[in-house]
Amino acid sequence: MDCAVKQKSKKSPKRGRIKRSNEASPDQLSKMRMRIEAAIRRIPQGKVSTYGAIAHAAGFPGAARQVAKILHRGFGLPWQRVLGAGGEIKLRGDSAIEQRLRLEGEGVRFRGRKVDMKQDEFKFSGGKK
DNA sequence: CCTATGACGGATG
DNA sequence: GCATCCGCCATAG
Repeated sequence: MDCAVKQKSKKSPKRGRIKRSNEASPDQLSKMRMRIEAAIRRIPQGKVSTYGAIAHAAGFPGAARQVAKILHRGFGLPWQRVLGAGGEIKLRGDSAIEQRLRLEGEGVRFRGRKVDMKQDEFKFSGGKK
């Protein structure tokens, strides 16, 4: 989904969201990052989760993109346990293979090119606080 | 303030 | 299953 590229042909450039200069202090922004990171770290070994699930569990429904960004940037996070919707890997060639091998090493079962979510999808207890 | 972009998700054909 | 499009949100320029 090269959404970005396709979105170029977006017919409605209207964004019902103005006023972005009123951003809060830096500590407030890092709040989201820490929340998401905490959720990711909650994932036990041998289990996986999706961007949307993590974002929702962190308290940011629809912020799946931010989860991905943080995952790519933040080190020390079990990025390999984070998959896309349906348990599909949304990574590039090398990383995708690396992630798959790593997950398999943790005991995650793969079904074709996707993960067996029915068995290895981790459910956040309580999700939000 | 606007435009472009990204390890996304979901709907539609 | 693949191709397109729309929606959502944050960051960078």
